[in-house]
Amino acid sequence: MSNDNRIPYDPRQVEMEAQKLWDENKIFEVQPDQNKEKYYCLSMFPYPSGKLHMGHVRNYTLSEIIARYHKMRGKNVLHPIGYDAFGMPAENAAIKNKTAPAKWTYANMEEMSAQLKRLGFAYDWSREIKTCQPDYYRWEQWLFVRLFKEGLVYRKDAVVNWDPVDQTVLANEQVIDGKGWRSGAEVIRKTIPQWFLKITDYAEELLASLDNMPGWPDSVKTMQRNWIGKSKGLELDFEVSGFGAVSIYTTRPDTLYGVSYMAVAPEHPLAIQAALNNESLTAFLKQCSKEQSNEAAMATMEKKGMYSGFDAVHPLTNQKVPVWVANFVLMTYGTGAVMAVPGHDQRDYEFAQKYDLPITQVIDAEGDLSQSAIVEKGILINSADYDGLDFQGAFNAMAAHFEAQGTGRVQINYRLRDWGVSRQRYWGCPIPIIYCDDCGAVPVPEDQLPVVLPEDVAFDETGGSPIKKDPGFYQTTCPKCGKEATRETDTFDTFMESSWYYARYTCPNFNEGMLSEEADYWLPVDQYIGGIEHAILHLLYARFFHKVLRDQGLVKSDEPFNNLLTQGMVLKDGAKMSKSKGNTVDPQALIDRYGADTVRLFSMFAAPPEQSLEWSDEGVEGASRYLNRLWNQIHSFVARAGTDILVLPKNLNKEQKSLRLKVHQTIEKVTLDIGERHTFNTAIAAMMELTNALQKYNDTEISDLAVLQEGWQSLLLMISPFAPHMAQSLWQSMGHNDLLCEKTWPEIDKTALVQDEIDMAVQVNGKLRATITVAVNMSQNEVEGVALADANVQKFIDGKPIRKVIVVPKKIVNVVV
RNA sequence: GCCGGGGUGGCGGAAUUGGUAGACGCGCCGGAUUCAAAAUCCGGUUCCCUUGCGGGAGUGGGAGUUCGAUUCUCCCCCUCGGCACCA
Repeated sequence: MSNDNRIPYDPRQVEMEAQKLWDENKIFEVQPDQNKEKYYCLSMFPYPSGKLHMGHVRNYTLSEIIARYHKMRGKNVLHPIGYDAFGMPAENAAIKNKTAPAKWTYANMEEMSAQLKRLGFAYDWSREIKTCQPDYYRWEQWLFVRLFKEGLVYRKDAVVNWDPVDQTVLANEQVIDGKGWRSGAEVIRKTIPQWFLKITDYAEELLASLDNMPGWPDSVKTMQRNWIGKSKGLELDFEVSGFGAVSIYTTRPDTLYGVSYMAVAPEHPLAIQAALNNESLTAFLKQCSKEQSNEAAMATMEKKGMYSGFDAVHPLTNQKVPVWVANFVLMTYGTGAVMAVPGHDQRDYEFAQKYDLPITQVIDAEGDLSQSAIVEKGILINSADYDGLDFQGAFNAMAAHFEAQGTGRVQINYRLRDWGVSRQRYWGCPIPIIYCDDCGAVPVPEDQLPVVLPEDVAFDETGGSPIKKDPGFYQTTCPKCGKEATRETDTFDTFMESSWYYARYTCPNFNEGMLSEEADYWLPVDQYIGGIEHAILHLLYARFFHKVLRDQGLVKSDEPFNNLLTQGMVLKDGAKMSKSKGNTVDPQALIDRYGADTVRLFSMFAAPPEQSLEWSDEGVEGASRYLNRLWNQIHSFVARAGTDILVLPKNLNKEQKSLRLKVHQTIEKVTLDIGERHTFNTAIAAMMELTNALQKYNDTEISDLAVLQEGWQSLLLMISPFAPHMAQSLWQSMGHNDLLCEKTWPEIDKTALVQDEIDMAVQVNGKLRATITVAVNMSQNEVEGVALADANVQKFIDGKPIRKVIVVPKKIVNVVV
């Protein structure tokens, strides 16, 4: 193997040439083709935060490999890209740099597109979407108006974080330890009217469909099921003297005799009425309003409460039950009021102990009430007529009793809440509503859409939305009566844009409607890839939108994403890489130094896609070294073998057979790893092993070269999704003039996989003592004989009686003595 | 707190259906090549004992099922993601 006259590997040159070839041939631009099987491969589109970070590179390389692989399998592959361009960081940058959010966003998109192109990703750029453009978001407004008319949209009061100094609404992320991140002022809960989408109307279908989605990871489906949180319980009215009936919701009516108090949320009407003549309760409610309202804070904060002064009547015993106001009761779940059973609910138990409320046992189950609540279900005790019933029996009997009385009913509840889509921010899609003193909230008529967001704006220090202070934007006339009216100045949650972009990619330039007929050719997405952090919100909203689009007659399928691959986070110093944490790794420096192919290869080799990846710069070197070696090996092979196509000899010798076995075993493994398992790290490892085998092979005659040529060519085909530029260049060096990415995936030759002999492990009492080589067709008895004949095996049997011999064909023999 | 992941050599990871733990790569050690270096090539590399042959231990911790457990069950610890206005 001569290494003289080596052609040096120059990634920059090789990559430029390959990209030029692809561009000239427009090979990644696709149109519907009824004669080909379609394949829609999609990565979650990026927020244009500045430059690409390693999480992006990982995500896009994943979809890239899957897209190129399926193209080589003969499918019509759609692989689009775009930007989730609205969002808060643009406003922060605007305040910091005194530029308009639009300008900053467009500059970022330009920079990131250049980086994506430099990485050689096989996108159909003609379908690029930027969600901040009116020709995209107008259809979102259009859909909202449609849903408004159908009653799927409503307005109600909801809580926001209010910064009393900056006089502005803060995102949860902008509240740090209960204080505004800019002003440092103590943030308070404030209630303002906001728009909601009735996702709860679809709760049942969103839940039920999960049973029919085999292409999604179980973990994500479980998270979504738990998030939707369907439960069956009883809604019961407790009569409160001086107030009226208060409804509670419980999934454990069997514990009703154990109720020793009730608890209502601080925002509950009873709490508000009770506070009218009660100074300390007023102070308590005020204190509660300063507590963070997010669920994690609610769950971990100190449980506090105060007696409201009201008492309810127990619906079965007619005894007085005190009503407490408690900071841990959620106004947004159930009825905002709960019955408390300290004997059988741990949170109620701790609260009762703290405030010295009675704890009684009404369920007979394992546990010690002096230590903790007994939460297991069991037989009812101390429950009068209901004693002796089990959970289901008690549930049914109680339900029948209260339904007959008209004071209770069986109720299916969901933890899922309707989707609040109003944001009091500037850089988002304007909500197409006009407020008229006479006509109320009126949707903007279709022919007046889009409501365009003015882009030339300036921010002041407080971060308040410029359009809220811009009469040119909000002053308008009522579409119904023509009177002076005011435009809605809130914008949509950016999850709105990301809930349907996958569908718009199928017809991004369609001007006559939201989606064209092309949508049903491409949809649903065959493979969706993105961060696990989106397991619930984005993926649930997108599923909801798809069902809404279906019910609007815009798509025919029920679900948007057939297969989901959730990639793990790219971590740096143990935490999610994000601009706000300042722990990002800039892939550009790596591309400049090693080339795109190395960066792509390494990002796939470092870890399996679903696992989080702790980034380290070491190891990139290894990927680069591997590609260099491949480059040198193939050039050296061509120097020896030429570029003519060599014909495999009919009769292979032992070494040739063994090499072909390796080649076809690798094709089998890589095909499985890419196509089925999505374990690209092991696919690369297998290709490296094959490279080692081909490199070590000592060729002495022309037939050797034929076997090697088959091996190298197969390897180039298999590595081309990972390192497409180098693969293209080497493909040409091997004598081909065509585009490698349009070739078909290598075929497995089953005859090459046939083996005569295999290695088996021999254990004595479960410990490895020998390995033996046996003929494939040897019987179990013969294998046992060979195993027992081994000297080291005999040494450990040591004359002891053999109790049992287990032979697992082609794997292992275990001798038990 | 609740829901869902993860924990394997010095490091990233492999072991696909309960069957040889550590593939592949990084790093490190030794050698070849070189005036020298880089690059490249060859060999070694879980830990402990042993010149070697070989032996013992070992997959976060503890228990269990099994001829056999990284893999299954139970308990615990650590860690990451999500928790509805970050995207």
